[in-house]
Amino acid sequence: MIGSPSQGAVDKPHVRRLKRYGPLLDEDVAALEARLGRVETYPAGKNLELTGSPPMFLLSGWACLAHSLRDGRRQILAFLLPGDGIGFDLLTRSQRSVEVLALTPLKVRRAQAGFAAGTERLGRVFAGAAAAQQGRMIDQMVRLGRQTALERMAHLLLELHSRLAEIGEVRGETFHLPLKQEILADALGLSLVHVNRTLQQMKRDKLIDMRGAQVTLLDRSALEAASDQSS
Amino acid sequence: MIGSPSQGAVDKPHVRRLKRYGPLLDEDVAALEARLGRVETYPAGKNLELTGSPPMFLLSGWACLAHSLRDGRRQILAFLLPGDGIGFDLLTRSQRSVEVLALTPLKVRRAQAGFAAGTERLGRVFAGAAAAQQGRMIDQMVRLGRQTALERMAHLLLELHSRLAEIGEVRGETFHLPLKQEILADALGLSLVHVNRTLQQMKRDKLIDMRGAQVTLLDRSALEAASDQSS
DNA sequence: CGCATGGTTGAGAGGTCTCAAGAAAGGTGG
DNA sequence: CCACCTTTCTTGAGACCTCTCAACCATGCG
Repeated sequence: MIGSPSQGAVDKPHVRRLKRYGPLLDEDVAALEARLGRVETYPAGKNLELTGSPPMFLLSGWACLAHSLRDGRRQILAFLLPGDGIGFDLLTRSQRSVEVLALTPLKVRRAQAGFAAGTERLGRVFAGAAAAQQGRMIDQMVRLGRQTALERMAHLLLELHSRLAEIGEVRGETFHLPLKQEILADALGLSLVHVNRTLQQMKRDKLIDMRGAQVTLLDRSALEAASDQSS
Repeated sequence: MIGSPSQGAVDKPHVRRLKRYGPLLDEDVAALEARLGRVETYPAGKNLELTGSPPMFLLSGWACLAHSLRDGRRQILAFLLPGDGIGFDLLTRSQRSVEVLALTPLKVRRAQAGFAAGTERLGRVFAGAAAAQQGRMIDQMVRLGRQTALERMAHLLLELHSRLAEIGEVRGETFHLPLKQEILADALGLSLVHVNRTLQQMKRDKLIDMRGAQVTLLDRSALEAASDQSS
């Protein structure tokens, strides 16, 4: 439908995502592509190495950043979706013991060692992407610190829907959520059991529908009211 | 004692803090100073404007970044201590409704409009400071999502002691904590009442001592064991 | 002295957790 | 195509951590 002669019918997910944060000309896209290596794949459950390795773009699949405590408790800090950069900003390459975990099979493209943005427009767009990532971390802190289980879940589902919509991975209010309840629990600071009960309740209350990994937001206004956040 | 001929006996707090993240020559310090305006002061409780205004250094006093929900719940995202930059990184100037709140009377120095790091060494040091800030945000997420009240408090007190030690504001294990329990509550995702009880218990257990706003870490190894975080 | 602010304490409610057991779903080999 | 095993989800019951409400105490200040 929307003709985009130079890049084929649809941009690749990382390009599509980056364009949310500012205009990119074909030359910018070309400069970026030239700096990226070939596609690598990882299986679900794989722990990606970040320290010392160049940054990369996530082409397909879901990953997360997580920090584990000695006794096994784990906190997921952020979800990484197709199109997201990994290791470009300070967050994802901080020296701390932050793991990058593949939640589904992944396709990534590593950048060259010594990667730099290249063009000025690319730099601005990268900064925008990093700022967006930071904003999501703020949302996460508010969820964890000041919201109830139902509010946290509602807010996270809305965030994921919105991010997936940016890369064309929603159908209306429906999207694929490839996360075990254990993962949701570690992201939301809840127990697995309580995540389950919270989802049950949201289904009973007709806020959402879940068939397998397909989630549908049935009552967006109620979800938004629940998730508050005033942002 | 330690002679530092070019800058007087002791560096200003922001210089001292920045030097934690890499070497700075006198010319770097001079370049930085040249870009900073004169000292401004704000009273405790004042809500500082960030949007659209240039970044600044906090010379003295404590501030915090916070996000409020519509119903009045508030989450404090980070504490800002003397020597910290405000608005240099993406975090502190994100477009979101993040407030900067003076917790004590403040002295700050604004940077010029269009501020840039200036020298390469300064740029590296600024990046290091931003990374440190991000690391603290990760700690905060882990606290909020996966730690108990006592663990959160222990971890925060250790963080504050360590940061204050960097700028010479500790005497051994003792430091000045100018925070109301209400503020601690909003930082730790707890109720004011529970913060009080948690502090009482830590005093009973001889983990800490508090006389007024003076806090002493009595049992560092127990505090570290409690705060876990394995980082 | 009286008020305002911040800290302390008690009691009961409620949200979330842990433990435990089953049910459902998905993959694999025969 | 089925039996079986593993993984994931679901549900119940009781414990526990933290919350809310409410009162009271301590301190500082005009």
